[in-house]
Amino acid sequence: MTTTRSAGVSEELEPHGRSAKKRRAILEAATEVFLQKGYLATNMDEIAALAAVSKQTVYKNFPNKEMLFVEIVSSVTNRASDRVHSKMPELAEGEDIADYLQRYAYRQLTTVLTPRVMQLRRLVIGEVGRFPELAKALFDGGPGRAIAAMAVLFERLADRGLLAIDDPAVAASQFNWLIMGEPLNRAMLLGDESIPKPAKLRRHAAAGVRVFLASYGK
Amino acid sequence: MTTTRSAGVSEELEPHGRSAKKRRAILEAATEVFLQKGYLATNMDEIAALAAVSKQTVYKNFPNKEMLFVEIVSSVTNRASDRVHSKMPELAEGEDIADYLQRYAYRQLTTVLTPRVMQLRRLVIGEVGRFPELAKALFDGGPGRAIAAMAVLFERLADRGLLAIDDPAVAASQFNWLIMGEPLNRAMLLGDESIPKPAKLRRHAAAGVRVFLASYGK
DNA sequence: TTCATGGTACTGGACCGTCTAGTTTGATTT
DNA sequence: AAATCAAACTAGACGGTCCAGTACCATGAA
Repeated sequence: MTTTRSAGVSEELEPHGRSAKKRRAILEAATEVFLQKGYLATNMDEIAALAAVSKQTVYKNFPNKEMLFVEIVSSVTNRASDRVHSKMPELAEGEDIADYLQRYAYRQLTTVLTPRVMQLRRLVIGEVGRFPELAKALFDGGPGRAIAAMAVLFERLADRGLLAIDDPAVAASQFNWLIMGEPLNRAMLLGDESIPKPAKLRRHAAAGVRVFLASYGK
Repeated sequence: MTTTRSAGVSEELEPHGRSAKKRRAILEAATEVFLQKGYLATNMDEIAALAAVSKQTVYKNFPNKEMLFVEIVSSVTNRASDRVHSKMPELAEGEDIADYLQRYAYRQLTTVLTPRVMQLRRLVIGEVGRFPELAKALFDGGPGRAIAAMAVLFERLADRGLLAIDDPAVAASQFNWLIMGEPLNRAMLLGDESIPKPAKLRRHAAAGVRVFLASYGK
């Protein structure tokens, strides 16, 4: 352990020490550059410069480029995953199931179709060969987690007699890709400018929910 | 023009000359290496070695690494796109529409969920920043073309009274992602070993078609 | 048919310039 | 005294070029 000077609780999560601040600056800079240029095209000098820190300080905090990369990608992945899964919309009292599913779908769309998240996906996919663990982590924390959460939700709704679902996992996966497939693939290949505007996403979500409910509605 | 020795028709498409053979060896080797390691991680010496050709010969045929890469990727993209769209299944006389759509879906799945095609997708996605035209080409020749073809098919089936479709383009996109979304995303992030076996793909296709027809069937 | 000739492609490897991960140094800050 | 800084440095990789010599292949002469 390094000199734990006086551990206020807030300092535990985000310490104010000089070193800690620099460390965070490095992480921030590295995130920026790695996400934008990819692993190989990124060089450590640029990270140091952007963090306004000497190269030496970078290497005092992280053993090498690879470790730094893994750390920032894991961190961004986890943050994004948590953001998607916090404040999941609840079914309001007496709310129409279609409206509810549309809200759910729309929320999913807007939290995933973000330049940051899309860059992360592209980056990780491009590095599947070099860093398969990162891809696995993104899979588990992204679509995997989302679909699993949706499955338990669907099961509850089915129990309440609001949906006619035999296999919640299958239904959740179908719902997910009915909603996310098209815009996700588009944004993946055509870049962040191709992300549809909110109004369009709303219509897209509505169309997907319509199909879903034709099969699983009551 | 160089000495056109005697132009048999077959030679026009795949010349036997010494240079031409070497050129093809280079293309083959480059395809192999680029698809496996990505653009930056590939070095020209390795390509030359794998093609059993001197580096000089590589540079006699292609002006630089970038051009070679673009040629490779374009070529693989086009070949894959054509393979997917050749021999599209036709609706047999009196065949059940569900059976037909399942055949269609299964065919789509098995032609796309191939190590080669998946590597190509990963590669292109990872290089969206550096080579956006390649990504656009993959988009147009891949999902874009597939969905467009499906849309005209659905429109025909609707005209024959076999489907109840208002917007064929929307229906085609929904069908496509209902079928392809899950396994495509899985294979993308978890690698080629995660590609499901034919039996599983068949069941997956059937489940997707069921949902689709609940909404668009008659 | 056989042999010489010449043009062209190819080889292998040296080479140049540049880039980059990571280290070292010696001064400066706090 | 500990951390940080700027800058130089090491060691190696890589894109691309160059060059001296070799293999291939057409044509024309013998």
